[in-house]
Amino acid sequence: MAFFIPNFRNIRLETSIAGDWTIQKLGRKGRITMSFEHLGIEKKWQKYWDENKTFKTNTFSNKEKFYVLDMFPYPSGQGLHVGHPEGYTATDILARMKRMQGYEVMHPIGWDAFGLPAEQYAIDTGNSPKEFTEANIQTFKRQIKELGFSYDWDREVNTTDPDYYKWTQWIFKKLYENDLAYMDEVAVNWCPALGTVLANEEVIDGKSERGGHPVVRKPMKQWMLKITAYADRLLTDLEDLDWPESLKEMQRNWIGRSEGAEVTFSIEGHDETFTVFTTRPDTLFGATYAVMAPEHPFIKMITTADQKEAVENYLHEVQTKSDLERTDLAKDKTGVFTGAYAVNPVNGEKMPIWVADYVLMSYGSGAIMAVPAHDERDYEFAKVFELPIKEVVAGGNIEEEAYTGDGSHVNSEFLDGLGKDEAISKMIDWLEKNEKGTKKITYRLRDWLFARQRYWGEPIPIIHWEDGSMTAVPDEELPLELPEMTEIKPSGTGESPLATNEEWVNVVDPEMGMKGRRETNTMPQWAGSCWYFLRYVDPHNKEQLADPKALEEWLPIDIYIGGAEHAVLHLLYARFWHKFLYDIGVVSTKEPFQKLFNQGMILGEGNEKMSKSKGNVVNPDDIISSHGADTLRLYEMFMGPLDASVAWSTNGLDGSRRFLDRVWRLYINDDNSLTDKITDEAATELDKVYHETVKKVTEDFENLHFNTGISQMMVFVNECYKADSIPKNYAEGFVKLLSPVAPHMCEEIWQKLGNEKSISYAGWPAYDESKLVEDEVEVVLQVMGKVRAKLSVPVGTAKDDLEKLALSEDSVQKWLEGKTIRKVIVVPDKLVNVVAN
RNA sequence: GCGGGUGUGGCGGAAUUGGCAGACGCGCUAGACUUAGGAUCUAGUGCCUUCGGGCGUGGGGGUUCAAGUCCCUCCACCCGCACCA
Repeated sequence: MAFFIPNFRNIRLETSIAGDWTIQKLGRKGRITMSFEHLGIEKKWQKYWDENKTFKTNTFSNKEKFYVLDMFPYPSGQGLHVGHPEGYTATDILARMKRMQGYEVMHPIGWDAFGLPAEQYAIDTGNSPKEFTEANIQTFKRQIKELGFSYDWDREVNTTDPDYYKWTQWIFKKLYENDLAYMDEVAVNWCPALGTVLANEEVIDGKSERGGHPVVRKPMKQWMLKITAYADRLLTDLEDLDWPESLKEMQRNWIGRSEGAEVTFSIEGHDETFTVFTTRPDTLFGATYAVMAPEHPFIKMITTADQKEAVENYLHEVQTKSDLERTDLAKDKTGVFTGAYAVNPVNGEKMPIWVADYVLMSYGSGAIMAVPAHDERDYEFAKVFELPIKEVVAGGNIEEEAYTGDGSHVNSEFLDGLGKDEAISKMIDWLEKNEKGTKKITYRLRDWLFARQRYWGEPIPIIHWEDGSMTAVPDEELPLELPEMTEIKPSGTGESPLATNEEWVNVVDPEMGMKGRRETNTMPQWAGSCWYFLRYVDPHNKEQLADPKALEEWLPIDIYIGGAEHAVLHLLYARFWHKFLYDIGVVSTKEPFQKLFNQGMILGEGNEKMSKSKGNVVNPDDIISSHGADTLRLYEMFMGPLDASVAWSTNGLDGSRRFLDRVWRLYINDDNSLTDKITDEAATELDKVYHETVKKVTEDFENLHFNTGISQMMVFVNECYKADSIPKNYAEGFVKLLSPVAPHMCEEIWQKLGNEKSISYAGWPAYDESKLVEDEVEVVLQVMGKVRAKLSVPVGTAKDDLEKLALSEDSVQKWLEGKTIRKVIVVPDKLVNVVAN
């Protein structure tokens, strides 16, 4: 055979025609040795697992349950990138190990398939988003299967399947019935180019996240979910979760609980009062002015005639600024006096009311009492506009800067002399007694805007009647299916394309004959991903979302692995829905994800994020054909700790392949027979390293320390090469340990070792603690903390004996010449340190 | 600015309770086998060195018989939030 095969480097390849052709046809520039022919082996076992449904989960078995979950993938048109297999391999290793340890493992996958890209594609090309999505799913599915993940494919779910979104709609109805879904007129991010409203998180730097189109503010009637009703529980229940601390902190900040007081101020010459929220009610005597947000409804009413022009100019100026500009350019404080005065409830002093955009309408009540002496923002503002600064807490220098620390109160009548905490509670008592205010907890978290003006999403099951009332679609009419539409274009009015589908949108009540119109908004993409992990447990249930008995068996999820990009939104929304479902008795746990882990990112070779524009994207398909899925899995786990972001390295990938080749050659000869190194003898030279390896790999995998577990397996293989023979039970034990990482190759070796059944349910190896200790141990001899000699002694040598042995050692004596021994520290089985001078 | 995190060879990274820094892999050097090698095998590989040894975990200081690990301080980088009253 005379092909030119790039990087061809094993003469024996030429004799294997089948191998040549595969490699030749794929044209990969991989480094293939004939010893381990991955293409054939991987296909063979993927077919075997599929045909035998090897990884089918028995919902109600007697085994202990283990639920391993991957984050719900969005099947994009680009297919898988090398970042996907990192998290998926980690969960797959756990799933495979747990199965071998005798657990009943739930390890499912599915598709979060609604979303803007499919709709954009449909608009751009006139094709159906459904077909496009279906094709993308097929690509993802093929790629995932080629990586050898042990999913139970009978549990595959798809958010765009009416049998699935029937229950998404059902949950929405329940939220609606429990007053947690409501309609409100809110200023939303209207993107004219996309013809849709975007959530805050979809707007980046004033442009749409997808497409980078400009975004403007526009008031619109929207569906909202009252997540704020759960703010406190979402916060406190974080405590018991085994999640990364940084992530919990992000959620805490997002929820942003702050404790303080609401204080009511009257306005001079008006009957109306306004309230402010403050975390420092103790500084009320130091409040010298008040500020309202530009959107505050009272501004028009209270502005005096001579300030009218100035205020209107200011409001206009602010309106034309985007949110970004308002916050970003906020280095310099701006604002205008309204001409009106508030009355400080505690001392009756007049406080000018200003308008300024450093106060946000969306937080608290949209108005503040300004205490410039003890708040940095107020201080800065007061300096700019020369407003009075009155010290009420001693300890700082208010000539220089605001003092926000603790201290003794001054100029504060009944608070004088008190510290911060005492003063706060005393002031709250006073406010409550005099009906001027009350204790109050405020959250930064806002209600969830739960509507998108799009076609490709779950229809919201609500009908608006001509009499102005609205009702939910009856349960027996669910799912309310998304109608097939030949043309999907934004209506242009801000409504979704569904508004143009007369047949679908118009309804008549069969009994009363009243006319109505269906809700044309659809749900945001987050909806389907809020509960998918529940459906996996009972995916074909026609009567309910899932059998409560099955949910009880499997929840909470034992381990959930995915990227940190979902740290806040997805995880908070899913927790919210889960708590709601708990309240209405659907699920029996308060939290869905007991343990969560964020995998790091895989960067391009230049240590930059992989992106098409940089041309540094690595395609898993290429690696699977050149090096094999097992190599890719092994490499991604060996690169570094799972949570680190590490750059891709082709050399490192080659190294992983080399290790698998070394393992293969340890067991299998070129003629495919077993090597004669594997014997039935009970050799002892590998005892210690074998048992160490079993122990370390088991513990490391359990703790997601795959890189160190793999390195221990490399140590074992190196020792095996040095040994004369390998006892068969060690040889088998090692293949089992490696099988979660490199399942195809290990199945093949397992079979060649004479086993008929799949390795997937072979018992996980156990280790013998007694084999880990040796009779002799090396003790380090130090003089003044520096290692000068080493000594081999029997384990458990007494302290005194060890000290004598150490001091009689020549190499130690040499360092003690002319010195007096002050102290000898002996740590048995570890070291002796002689202190001398 | 605030909150969280990370700094260890040429590179990715290992190091129980403070107890031999650099496991394992990559890369590199030399050798062996070879028509050939980006295969395989063997040996070596933190830095400096007058070959005695000295110095080394971002910088400086401290605690200790002993510090990558504990404390103080400074610096750099990454992530999140960004006027949240």
